[in-house]
Amino acid sequence: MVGAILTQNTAWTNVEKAITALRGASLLNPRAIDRVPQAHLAGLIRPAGYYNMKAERLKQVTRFLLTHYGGSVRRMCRTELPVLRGELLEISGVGEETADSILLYAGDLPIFVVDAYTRRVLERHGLILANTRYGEIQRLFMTHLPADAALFNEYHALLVAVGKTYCRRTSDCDGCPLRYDLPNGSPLLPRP
DNA sequence: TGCCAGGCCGGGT
DNA sequence: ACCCGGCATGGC
Repeated sequence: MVGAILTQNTAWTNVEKAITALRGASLLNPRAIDRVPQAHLAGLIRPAGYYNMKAERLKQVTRFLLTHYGGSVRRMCRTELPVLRGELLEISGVGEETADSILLYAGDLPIFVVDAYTRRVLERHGLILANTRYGEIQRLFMTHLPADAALFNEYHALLVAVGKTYCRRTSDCDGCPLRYDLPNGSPLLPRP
């Protein structure tokens, strides 16, 4: 859950530094995060960027977990998925991607995470338009795959891996192993 | 040296 | 319902 907050618009390598600092300070549990002064928390997660906002958000998520589920992720994940998703989205600092990341990666619940890489890769292949909504992209995966957390986890990891290598900027398409040309008139192509 | 990274919020149209 | 500025460090 900490990782889901810290990685917001931030490279994971920077998140790792912050998490290492938190672990070193024995702050990777809800009680400790709840107790520690927000300014001190901010200092520790400095490498992850946006450290003041993220310290606030870690406090918010921690407070939610403590007050609603006694600080137990296990207990939290017994709640029905759509209900829990709604609860997470109520937290200030938790949007759709962060909520779904928590559900999938922390909770092992079958929900597909849509991020910038997912969007870019699909867009490059003409499978979605630039303004396609989060929920619509998510449905695209979830209506065509079995609801399996391990599968969603792996699928998303592969999209990120391919995206990092071949789909960062427009010119990075060169050499992409997934590259292909859609036939003229394909319904998958964006309309001119 | 500048540009950008696995978002989200709040205020303005 | 969209659009935008702000938030911030580290790596290439």
